[in-house]
Amino acid sequence: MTPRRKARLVDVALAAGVSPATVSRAMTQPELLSEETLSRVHASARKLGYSPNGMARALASGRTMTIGAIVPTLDSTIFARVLQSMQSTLAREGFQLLVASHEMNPAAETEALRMLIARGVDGLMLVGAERAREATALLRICELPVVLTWCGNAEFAAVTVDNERAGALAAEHLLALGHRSIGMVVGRLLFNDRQSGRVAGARAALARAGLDLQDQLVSQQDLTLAGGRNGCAALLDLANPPTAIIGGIDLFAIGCIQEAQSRNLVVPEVLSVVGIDNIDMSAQMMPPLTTVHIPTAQIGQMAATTLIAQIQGGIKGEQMELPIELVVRKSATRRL
Amino acid sequence: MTPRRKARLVDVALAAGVSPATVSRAMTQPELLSEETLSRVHASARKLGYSPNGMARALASGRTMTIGAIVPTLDSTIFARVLQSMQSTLAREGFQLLVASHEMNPAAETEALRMLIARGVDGLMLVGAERAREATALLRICELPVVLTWCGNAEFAAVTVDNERAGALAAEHLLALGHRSIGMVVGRLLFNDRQSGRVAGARAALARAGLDLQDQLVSQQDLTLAGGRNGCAALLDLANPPTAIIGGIDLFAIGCIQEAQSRNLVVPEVLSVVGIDNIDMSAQMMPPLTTVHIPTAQIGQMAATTLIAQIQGGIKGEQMELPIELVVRKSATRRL
DNA sequence: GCACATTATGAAAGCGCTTTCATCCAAGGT
DNA sequence: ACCTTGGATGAAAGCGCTTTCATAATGTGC
Repeated sequence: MTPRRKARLVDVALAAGVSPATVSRAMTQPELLSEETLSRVHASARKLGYSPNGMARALASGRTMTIGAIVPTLDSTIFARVLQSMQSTLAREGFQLLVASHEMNPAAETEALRMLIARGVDGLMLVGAERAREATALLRICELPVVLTWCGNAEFAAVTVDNERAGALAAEHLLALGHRSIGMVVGRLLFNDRQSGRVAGARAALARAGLDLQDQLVSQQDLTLAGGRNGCAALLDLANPPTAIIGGIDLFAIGCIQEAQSRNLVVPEVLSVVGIDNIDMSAQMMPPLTTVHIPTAQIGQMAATTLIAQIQGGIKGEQMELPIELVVRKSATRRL
Repeated sequence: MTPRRKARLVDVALAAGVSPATVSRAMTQPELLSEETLSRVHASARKLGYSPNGMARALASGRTMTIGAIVPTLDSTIFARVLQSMQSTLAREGFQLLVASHEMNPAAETEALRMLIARGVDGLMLVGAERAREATALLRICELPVVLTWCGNAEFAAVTVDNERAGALAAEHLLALGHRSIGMVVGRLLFNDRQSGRVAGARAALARAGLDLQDQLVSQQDLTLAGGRNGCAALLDLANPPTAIIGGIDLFAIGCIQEAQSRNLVVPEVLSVVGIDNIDMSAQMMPPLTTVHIPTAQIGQMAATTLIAQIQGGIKGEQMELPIELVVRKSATRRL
């Protein structure tokens, strides 16, 4: 007689001389049992090497202890960090993170969403408020706790940051330094409300100063370092190149600095650069990057906390906006 | 009469006038049904907005279509990228990625492993071959398809890279340039066989040249950019500072360059630096970083492929070593 | 026209757990 | 002594799907 492939709950029950219900309770609500029974069950469980079957548990209870997160891409410091901090916060409460990425494709996001819901996640974290109509419909129908990040809307809980303000902060800093010709290198604006917001904020700030952010001064690029360099190159090659550039993400700003330096243009004297995000690398650059700090890790942590509260407390998730601030370093200076 | 919270398989069956078994087959093995029945089922399913319950499916079939991955940390270009490429490869076959991170803590890894197994993943991806005895025992017992990455061992399938050789390649390059005093900045060696291997390889290469890699020339740091700077600082502050430094990861090498530059030491003339990984940033540095290319994205892709083959083909996973190569750029030069 | 594949479908037994409801018993309250 | 209360446990009904196994219907070769 082979010792069954895997011990099940009934095996433990049999071994301990109690009913399956009791074993189940021992696992999830030990306070309901007498100490004596409890320890007997634990002993048998240990002896049999019992470990509960998550799927059966999920099916019977309707809870998977799993949170689904859909980010634009994993291959980005920003999202990696936010997931990292979510993950560690969730782990503390026994939740696991199921991640998916959509690579800036709304249809892929919708598909991922559908899969996560079918898999029975207990909650969802999404980036941004903008998405396919169908995806929003799914969110409404599934009635799962949801938290949007970076950008939100009134319908769902959200942990956001004022992207307009971030753009404005960057622009205002440059304006204060006397710059009048300011360019931006940003991600593709389609299906990316974070970047759109930052551009809008910068544009508004310029408008307040009586300036116009012309479209040709806004270069849309892939969210890579090379994108930053390309964008910078494009702006510098203009007939009237800007004297300062705002990177929609720090990575772009860093790319701009590198491109400028490779053209022997001194940053910040000849070209001032400001980023938005404040990633690790930014402080270490030569020159160190002036940027707008976005509390990325905190976004992840709060997103996780909010989700847990919604799941366990049954309370409606709230809107929460995290503060951002300009971090002045050395990559932007007074216009010569 | 409320229209049931959520359509189930039996609802579709009823609506289509067929048995539940038929609906089930329509979802998973359509080739078994007549076209007519199939379309009738599909119609009803669409009308009811039916979407199968993943947990029930998993419980009944024993397959979750989910792969678990445990990485040291998500907050690293390297692992983020490997997960990204795994994720997209897996998605093509309908698998999802469940990620966990252990933050360089063997106990945390074991715990994550336990959870993933309990959750019923269909396969596991782990980093490195070194882990808690208990974790290895779990892997053996669960009999799940497993793939190790970066470093492997004979027991499990693996997609590896020759870390010793990577270290050797970096060291040999510097030796060939005439350097005789070479330092290293590496991650904590405990529970990190990738870094250990790279140090061992470099040490062996130096030994072959009749040189000794003294422990004081190997600075262990946290895997951050700041770690790289600190390590560099520590080495440069030595009584006899090295003329060249190998970064155990590119991030360290970049940190070294930044630290050197902030001390007005010209790289590569005064200090040569070589990295290992070849991350995006490396090519964009000033000077561009000479490094050993590790095919990160490919590791992820192969890991996913191997896992899928094990799961679907039932074949035993194989060992596979991906080629690496030195990429000579401008951060290392002949010793003055 | 008959035995025999072959194909399309259904019936029903689970998968391993949770959870409601019922039961039993000891301890109080009157 | 009798009823009530509440704590500890058990019985049993699912959770929603997959998957054998059986059956009916159709076609095939002789």
